Formats: sequence, structure tokens, C-alpha cells
Amino acid sequence: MIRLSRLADYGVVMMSHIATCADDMHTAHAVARATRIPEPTASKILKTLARADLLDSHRGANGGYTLARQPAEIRITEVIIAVDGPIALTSCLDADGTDCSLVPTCPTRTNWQTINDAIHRALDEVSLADMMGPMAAFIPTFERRSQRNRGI
Amino acid sequence: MIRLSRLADYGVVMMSHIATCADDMHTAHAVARATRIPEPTASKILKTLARADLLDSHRGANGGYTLARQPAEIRITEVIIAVDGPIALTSCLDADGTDCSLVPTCPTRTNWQTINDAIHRALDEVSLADMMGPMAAFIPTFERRSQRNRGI
DNA sequence: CACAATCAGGACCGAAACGGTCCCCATTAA
DNA sequence: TTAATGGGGACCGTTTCGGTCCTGATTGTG
Repeated sequence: MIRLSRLADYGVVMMSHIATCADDMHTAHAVARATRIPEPTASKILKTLARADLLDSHRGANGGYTLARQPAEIRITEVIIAVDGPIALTSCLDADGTDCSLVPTCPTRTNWQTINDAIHRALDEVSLADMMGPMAAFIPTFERRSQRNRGI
Repeated sequence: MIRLSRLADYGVVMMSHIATCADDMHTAHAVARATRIPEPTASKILKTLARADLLDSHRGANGGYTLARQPAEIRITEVIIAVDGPIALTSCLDADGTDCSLVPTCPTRTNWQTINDAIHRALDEVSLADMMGPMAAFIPTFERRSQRNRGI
């Protein structure tokens, strides 16, 4: 149903990886190899994350990326928004509202904001640190994932 | 960021519309006209919703669709899943797990289930009846929508 | 100082998904 | 019998997404 783009997934994966060795410098090459994400793509996403102030970038030899904040201070939503952009939940107001302004019944149509708020509230509670929690708790999770029960 | 397909949006819109005159019979043609959704597309989605037992379909002359349950008994998630399918939040296990099984580090990679659960919990609280709530409460919502603050 | 390692920022491209249309069949009321 | 209707696909063009590549800009190192 609701879907996260693969790039956003990659973003979270890489952020998680960097967070496990916070304080260390991570080159795009190293992160790509560790996460098995194709290097050009990984590099592209890392740049995006740096532009969003979620990573600090260091140029030159011995350069690389470091976390801009502590893992607990980085919300998953920030990562996702950085990569995918704050794209609307519905397509109703995608570009410039032309769709909606043509449809005076639009405000009556749906109350997507209710849903937006609900999801936003839920996601705001998840930090990068939460994504690296103790493995033990994740084993049943992993089994469920293997059965592809991953729709929201 | 997280995005709902336009078809799923349409689905909710049409379900909401039908719910406002529950008990009435609604033809695909009428629903399409009322919601301004292109008729073939509307028809296609209605069929899908009927197959998912969210609508009852009645063939023949004077046929149409009716709500299968009361609006309060229909969760938004059901509508979305019916239209878009229970597609995974992440692309990690899309097809047959090939991606993930190749990556033994996968369970460590991320804890998407946490997010899945959070969103699922949030969405389960929203019923079709909630989407048709009193307009007054929605006016600020609408204004915000007009400013395109609709990302989650 | 020259060089090599990195990141920065686009341009570009192919494939897949998405939204949309159309067609023909089955069903049923008038 | 006929005219509404839904049922179920097949099909197709566009857009978006994921991915690659190239050309700088920056900076540590020998």
C-alpha cells in the first residue's frame, strides 16, 4: 500500500550503518561496500543527506561523512524527507493545486490531513537509534519479514 | 516522502462519496461524475473495491454499488490495501526475498518493522466515517493543504 | 608543488510502474 | 428481448525511479 522509495530505504540503511560507528569517518566507497548498495547511487544519496544537514561531509583526502547529530537526535522522517522530498501523501495537490482548485468539492472529498497527522505522529517517535536497537527483539520481526508481511 | 498512489486516493474519495449516501445504490457512472474521476478509472477501482468486499456490487439494470459495511466499520487501510495491494514499505523483500537472502546483514540493517507497526497503528484508528467528519474542523486543514503542506 | 583521494553537482538514460482507456462478456430489471 | 450495469482483462503512453557517468572543487600527503 503505502510505499517508501528504494532510495529512502537506502538512505536509512546507510544512516544506520554510519550510526553504528558514529564518530568514525565513512567514505562513500566504504558505506556502499558495507551496505551493498551500488556505489554511484550510495554516493548520490549521501550527498543528499549531507545537503540536508543529516551528515557532515569532509572533502579531500581522508575525507568522508560523519553523523551530524547523535543517532537519538535524528528522526527517521528527516532521513526519508531528505531523500524523497516532502512529497504529498495524495496526488491531489501535487504541482500547483490546479487539480484541486478545479474541484470545489475537494475539501469535502477527504480528510487526508487526519491521516497525515496520524502517520506523522507515529513516525516522529522513531529515531535512528531506534533502528539500531537490540537484535534479540528483532528476531520475530525478521521472521515476519521473511514471510513478506511488510505492508503497512 | 511516503506516498499514496493516486488510485488509492481515488478509492478513498469514492468510498467517502458513497458513504455520504449510504444505503443508496451508486452506479460507476454517477460516482465518477460526482467525484470528477475519469469514468473508466473510477469503474476499475470500484470493481477492485467490490472484489475486496468493501462494496457490494449489483449487476444488471438499476445495478450499482453499495457499501458492504457501515462507514465506521471500514478502515482506511482496508481501502488503500485493496487498491494498491499490501506492497512492502521497503523494496528489500519485494519479489521473493532474493535481495535480502543475498545480504546476510539484512536483519541488522534496519528495523523497518518498528515503523511498519507505528504507521499501521496510526492508520488503523482512521475509519471511513472519520473521513467524512464535520467540515468545520477541516477548514484549517484545507488551508494547510492549499499551501501544499501535505507531506507526512 | 604536484598528486591523489574525496565530495559536489549535474546531465543523462533505460526500465518499470502507474494511470488511463478500451473491449467484450455476464447478469438482471423492465 | 433489450438496455443498463458490473466483471475481467488486454493494452498503451508517460512519468518517475533507480542508476550511471562526467566534470569540477577541495584538501591531505609525499
